[in-house]
Amino acid sequence: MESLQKAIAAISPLSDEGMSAFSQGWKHWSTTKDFVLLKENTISDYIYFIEKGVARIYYYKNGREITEWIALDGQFFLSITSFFQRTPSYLTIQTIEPSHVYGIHHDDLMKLAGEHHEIERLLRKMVTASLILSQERMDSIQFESAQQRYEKLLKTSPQIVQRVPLTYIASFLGITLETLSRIRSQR
Amino acid sequence: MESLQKAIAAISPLSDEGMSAFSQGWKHWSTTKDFVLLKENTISDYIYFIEKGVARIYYYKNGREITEWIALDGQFFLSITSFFQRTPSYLTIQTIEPSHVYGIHHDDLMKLAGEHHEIERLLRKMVTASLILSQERMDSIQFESAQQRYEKLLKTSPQIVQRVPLTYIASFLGITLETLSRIRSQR
DNA sequence: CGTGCACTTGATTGAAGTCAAGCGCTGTGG
DNA sequence: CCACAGCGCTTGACTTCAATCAAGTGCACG
Repeated sequence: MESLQKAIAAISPLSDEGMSAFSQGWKHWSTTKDFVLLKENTISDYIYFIEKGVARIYYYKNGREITEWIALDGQFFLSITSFFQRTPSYLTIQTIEPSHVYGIHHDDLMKLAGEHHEIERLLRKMVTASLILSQERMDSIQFESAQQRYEKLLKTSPQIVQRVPLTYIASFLGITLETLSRIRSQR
Repeated sequence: MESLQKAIAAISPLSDEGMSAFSQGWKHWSTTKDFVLLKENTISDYIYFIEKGVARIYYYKNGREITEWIALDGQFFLSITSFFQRTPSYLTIQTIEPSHVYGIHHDDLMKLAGEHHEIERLLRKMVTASLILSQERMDSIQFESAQQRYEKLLKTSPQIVQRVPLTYIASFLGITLETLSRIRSQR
């Protein structure tokens, strides 16, 4: 809970009152390896925060599993489209290590955002940060080589490379397992 | 002004009071062809709305011009990173037709968002919509062929194809002019 | 009327995907 | 306790899509 509050405060500081109201909205799960938080084809009701552990978000495209996101200790994650548009998600979310996860329900969050201007602002800042990240990632996919993307990952999130199987990392980088393997071997 | 108000209301309805406060924040420009709204290396102070005309957002990458976005009548556009992070923009924004453009200054918008909860909510919804779009675009760049991307553009924004030079369209689609030309010829 | 811009066409290259086979570890059942 | 099934990863041969480089065409307008 404390790490969650810290992560929130880092995005947009809340008053004591706002923080306490907000904190009460979150549920907690202790998950096993390969525990499914969100099943494909269901509406994603939660924004999650991973206190400790690893989660991955993936979907199927042409019969293949695509890992869209990997979240480690201290990160927020969700199925953006499903959560905000309230449509069934094509994504699955699972923890790939035993993990501690918090989640806030869509309706609770929207209620809080409606009642507290500062929570609305927090939410806006969270979405803005996501948007900036999304733009950077698009740029990376469009203009960087597989090699460069892997090296950037090594630099920015070495933990992912240590804790996550290569298959997942490859599709997270937008390349095949074979290509990743070749990149790793040549040096 | 009316089209701007309509576009705003479509995202998130505002009270009369909120709408009137908000409306006052916007400036108006009548631009010529190739008029520069935002210069590279300056901080982007405005969110723009194009009432009539065409704007394009571009930057240089390895000595080449990359068109990142094309906005037509009735759309909002901005340099996301620069506007929200208050850092110099690597982007240039220009109207490529004589256009009518509205813009709201960052500081005015933030002030309004701080004073009016409903404007904060509107802003959050705008950013959310952008985020969803950004995700869709990333998916398209990663998994669709040049052919498919062009056909999708033809279907979703036939106006762009009619009003914008192919050079810009090509880099907007993430392909070269030559590839686009070949796609168009074979059929 | 010719200079340049917008676009086309051709030849070649290259990065990464696909398909296929193989290796080595681990854990489970006979 | 060994054997082998399967997972996670590597390696090889081949293909493909689109990029690059290089000319060329046609039209617009100054």
